[in-house]
Amino acid sequence: MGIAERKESEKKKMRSRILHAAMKLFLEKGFENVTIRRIAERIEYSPATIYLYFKNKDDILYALYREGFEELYRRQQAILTIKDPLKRLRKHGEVYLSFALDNPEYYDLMFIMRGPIKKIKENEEWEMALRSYEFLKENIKDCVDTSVIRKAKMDVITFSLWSCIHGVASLIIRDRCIMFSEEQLLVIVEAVFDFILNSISQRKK
Amino acid sequence: MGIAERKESEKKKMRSRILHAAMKLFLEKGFENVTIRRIAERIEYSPATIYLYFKNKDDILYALYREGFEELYRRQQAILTIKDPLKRLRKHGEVYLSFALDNPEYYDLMFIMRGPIKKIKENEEWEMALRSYEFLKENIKDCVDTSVIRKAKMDVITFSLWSCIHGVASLIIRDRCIMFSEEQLLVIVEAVFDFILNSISQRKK
Amino acid sequence: MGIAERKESEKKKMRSRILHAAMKLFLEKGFENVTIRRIAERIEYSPATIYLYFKNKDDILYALYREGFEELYRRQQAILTIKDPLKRLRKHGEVYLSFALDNPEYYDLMFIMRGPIKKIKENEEWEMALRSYEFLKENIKDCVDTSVIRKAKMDVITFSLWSCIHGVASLIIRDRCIMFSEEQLLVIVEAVFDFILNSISQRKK
Amino acid sequence: MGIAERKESEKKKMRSRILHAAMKLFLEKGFENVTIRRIAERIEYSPATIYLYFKNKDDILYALYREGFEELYRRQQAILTIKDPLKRLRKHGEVYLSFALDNPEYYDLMFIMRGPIKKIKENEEWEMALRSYEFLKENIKDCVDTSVIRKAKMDVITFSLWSCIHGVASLIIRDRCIMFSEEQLLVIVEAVFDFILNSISQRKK
DNA sequence: CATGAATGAGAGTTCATTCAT
DNA sequence: GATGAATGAACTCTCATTCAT
Repeated sequence: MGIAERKESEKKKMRSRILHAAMKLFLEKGFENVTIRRIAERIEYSPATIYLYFKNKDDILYALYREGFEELYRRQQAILTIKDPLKRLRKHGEVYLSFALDNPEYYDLMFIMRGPIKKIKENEEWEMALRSYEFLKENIKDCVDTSVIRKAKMDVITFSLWSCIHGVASLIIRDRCIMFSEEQLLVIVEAVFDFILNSISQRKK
Repeated sequence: MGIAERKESEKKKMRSRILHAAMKLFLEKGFENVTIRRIAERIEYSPATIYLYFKNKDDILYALYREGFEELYRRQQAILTIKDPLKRLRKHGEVYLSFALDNPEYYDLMFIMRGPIKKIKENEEWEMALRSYEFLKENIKDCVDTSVIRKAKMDVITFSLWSCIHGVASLIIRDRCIMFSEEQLLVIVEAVFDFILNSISQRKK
Repeated sequence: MGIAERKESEKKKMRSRILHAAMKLFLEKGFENVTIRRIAERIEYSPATIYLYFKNKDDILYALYREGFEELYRRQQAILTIKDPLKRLRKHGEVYLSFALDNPEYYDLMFIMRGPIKKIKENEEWEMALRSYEFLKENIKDCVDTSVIRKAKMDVITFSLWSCIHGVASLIIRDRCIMFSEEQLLVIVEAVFDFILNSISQRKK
Repeated sequence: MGIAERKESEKKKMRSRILHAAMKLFLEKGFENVTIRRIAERIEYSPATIYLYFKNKDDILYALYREGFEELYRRQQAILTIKDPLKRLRKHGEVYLSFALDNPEYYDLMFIMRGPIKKIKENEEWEMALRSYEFLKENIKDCVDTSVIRKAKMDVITFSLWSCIHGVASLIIRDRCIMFSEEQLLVIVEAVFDFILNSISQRKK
């Protein structure tokens, strides 16, 4: 029993080592640099070994994709402690962006990269992405219900805010914010939050 | 001189033929299917010939990148005929999004893809991107100056709006709007425009 | 001793399970899809276990090869009940061809495939093939002795008839009878038997 | 013009060098030893070069397959000078067997190997095999028409004789004639010809 | 007895790029 | 100016086999 357990855990550890190596490669040079050979090199195993833990390359990407959404959702949950809907919404945005900037490779895989999406679409594995989207919508609903933000169709507001913050995240991750220095960027991002939330908010004014 | 000129112009023609072929491949088969050989096949020259007109593959991508920004800027100019700053801003957004959706491959190259950016950063070739950014900022400035939209630092508003619309464009282009059908999407995008502009607008309601 | 015996018999059982699985794979997916891993999967053991019972893959093929000859010989024996030598010879041919077409993979291994033969030649393990050949020769000898078929050197007649029927079998098994439909083929094969036996027969017509 | 011609001929030479190397590999170790890499090694070029002359590995096999049938047909034609139908038939057999034994790799590819047949079947490229078969049938028809051999349906006689000689060829090529030494074999094969032809012949007697 | 883990070797194929002509 | 010929380096993936446990 103890043995079986240890074996199990070692298997998991190895899988996660592979995933970790794959992620680092992503980070360093982007998608096309993630090759089975290079992953193998990184973890100092042979390429064939990888196939003991993953069916193929897509399988690795897909595992990372899932991991990413798990982590995002975990972080999203953290906001539930906040009672005030608008504050909660703001925190939601902060949490989302932190996730993106803390894990740019994951975010890239989840919301930017082309490759993996095809497979996922074929398998119709959308629940994870939808779960996060619905969670955001729920939060926004609370804001609308309590009249703290401007009224509009739920999906319109949700998609607006998601687009806005995804825009920020993806412009940063894909290095398109060349008009700002890194320090400036942080300040501006903060200010963007304020600007958008103030704009849609209806409180006092 | 007549000879030199003709040579020059022929060189240009050939370069543009290559770029055209490359872009068509992009559109038809996506990034990873744009290979030097395939471009050569399209224009009915040998692969080696390509190298007489472009240093390497990145060079081709970079030229397309520039072309993309030329076209975007050209489209942006079209809004100058509109006098009302807010209407002009709205049109600006529409023009930007149309460009993205009409030319998803260009847009991808310009604002999403990783590959080309490296070279561009090395060469510090930012003017084209900046020009478009500044043009947007100018438009927004008119709105702020005439008090039609909420006040804030120029870069904050500019980056906010750019992020928002880039978010919409890139989520669509990279196929992440799985929660909506294609028809729904069009309606929602329109509504997003309204929602955002109404939110930041200060005109008497 | 009882223990030793049981061990022995269990060893045999396992070997035969492996062989059985290997043969089924042969049948289902053809030679190149018989892999150690797949055999192991079938019997629900690990690949490494196979090597406790067989030295290597060739060893498995060789065992199947032997099994094939056992079965062929068993079938050949069945004709001994027939008294009339010519009828017996005809039955012999039918039995041989039935074996080939009922067990194309065995037949392939025994008389067509290249792989296993090398090992067998090295080990000079010919008795099984020879036994069947001699059995046929004996049958033919009866025909010659009783003057029911044309005289010639025993090995000449034997090799002639063997070649002829092996030709039929191997052309069918390796899919070279494209000039006939499957139904036609059955009829023609029957007619070939008649034609050849009538030709070599000397019985008053 | 001279240049274009030379280029053309050099291209052909290279193709034939590749085919030749492939054939030798076949001969030495059988089908599974023919790999692109090994062919490349043999001709002292890089693997990638092979792909300049052949689309893929199947293409090489298919070219060899065609070459084989061309050569066989060429040899078959040589018998047309013989007037006497029975002598011509005998020569036909000799020519067929010589082809098989002079070019065992070709023969193997054409009439024994499994791999290439699939592709050929898909493309329904049977004409070449049929042409040779029909040629034999024509020869046999002459024998039947002139009553020099026993009557039977044309396809039955043709398939009988083809099977018989293919049996001989394939048993030799695939090394199943272990009961005879090499010298014995030659004598016996000759005698098999006599035996079969005498059997089906109706002349005098 | 059984196996999980590992691997070296190798498969077919594609690519951007170079260079002599 | 144009190219045919060539290649090194890389890709994903599979296989038979070994060995410590």
